[in-house]
Amino acid sequence: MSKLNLHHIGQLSPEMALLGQLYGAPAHGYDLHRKVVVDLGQVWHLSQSQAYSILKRLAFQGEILMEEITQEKLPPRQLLYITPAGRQHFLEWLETPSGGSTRAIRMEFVTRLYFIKQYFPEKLLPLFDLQRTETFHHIQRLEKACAELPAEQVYNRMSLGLRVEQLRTTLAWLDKCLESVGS
Amino acid sequence: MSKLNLHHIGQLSPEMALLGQLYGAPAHGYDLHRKVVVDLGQVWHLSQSQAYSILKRLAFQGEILMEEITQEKLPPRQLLYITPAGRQHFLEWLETPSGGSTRAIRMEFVTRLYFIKQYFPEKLLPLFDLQRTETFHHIQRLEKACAELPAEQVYNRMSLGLRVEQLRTTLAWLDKCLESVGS
DNA sequence: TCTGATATACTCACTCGGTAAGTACTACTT
DNA sequence: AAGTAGTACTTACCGAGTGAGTATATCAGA
Repeated sequence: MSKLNLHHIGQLSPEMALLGQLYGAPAHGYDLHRKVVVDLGQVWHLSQSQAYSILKRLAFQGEILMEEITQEKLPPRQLLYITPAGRQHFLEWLETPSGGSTRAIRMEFVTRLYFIKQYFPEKLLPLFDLQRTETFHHIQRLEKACAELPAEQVYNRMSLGLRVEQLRTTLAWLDKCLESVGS
Repeated sequence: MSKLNLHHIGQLSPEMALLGQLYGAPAHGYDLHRKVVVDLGQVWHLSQSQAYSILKRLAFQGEILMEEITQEKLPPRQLLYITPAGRQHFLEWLETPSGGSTRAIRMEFVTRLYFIKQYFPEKLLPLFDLQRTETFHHIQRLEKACAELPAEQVYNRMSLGLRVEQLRTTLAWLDKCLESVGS
């Protein structure tokens, strides 16, 4: 049985969308959430409490630092900084291929694109190249799986068939993106 | 903000894939899981324990009945029957449109198709018609959302753009499916 | 005949993401 | 003076999914 199970989808998380914002400048959890909602709201659907819980995890993993700013009579606010470990993690993630599934591309790839355009515009072309070959290979893998399917498995074949078509569409879409983001 | 959040994806559950098998004949949990893995393994990735937990929920909701067959010296086995309530729920679900997202189509729609072909082959055409109009409307909704997006939201536009393309691909795929399943 | 792999059938403990709702204070408005 | 919107963060809870465990049957090969 393939390792691609429903749970894997959940691993697509807006974690890096938050961490990446801190790569630019320190901020409050509140601001990070706002920024992600505005800039990438159609990419990640991120509730406020979810954002805070992710940030807490990042802090626990040592990727961000929470500086507690106590104010008299006001509840303490937290200013968040990215740590060197966080920086490294973010940069590594930026270089990581976004995997084959359409969802991953719509979410992870677009997010990478968003940050690379901001921080490392010279790396735009390599990013697209990588994604193109990745996607292409994934198409081939799925086609192989489809070919190996016993003839009677009509519905499994349909499902795989759709995924292949989707990926082809994605390839074409990638080219359009490159244009619209300007090489 | 749209109600389509990550959690919603989880609501796509192989529940009906299991219940629908019982519509045909009573069986053991074990058999149901086997059948789903073989026939729809590329559609749902269903672990055994997950299957049992879904079945337990269905029993709790009164949609299936568990008849405990105690055997001397052997651990009790459970034969599962669908109840009238379960029958009704399944039939209602069969008529429900599969929603707009590509995932939903690949999973829910294909599953409906699988059962309708088995139990009500005369309803194949209406099923496809419904899905086509559903998908079409969803495309229009997304295009509207895209048009209303402020000009500067490049990445949100990309994301929506891809979803639209995917849905167009899906429309074409639907026609191919109808052919391959035989009208 | 003993052994060990494989299939059948089911259970349990745990993790983790996600949500809804609440808290508490500020700042603008009417 | 009161209402409402914005800022910033916390908490309790739910349910899906995983992985590992239990117990028995069966059958092939040494």
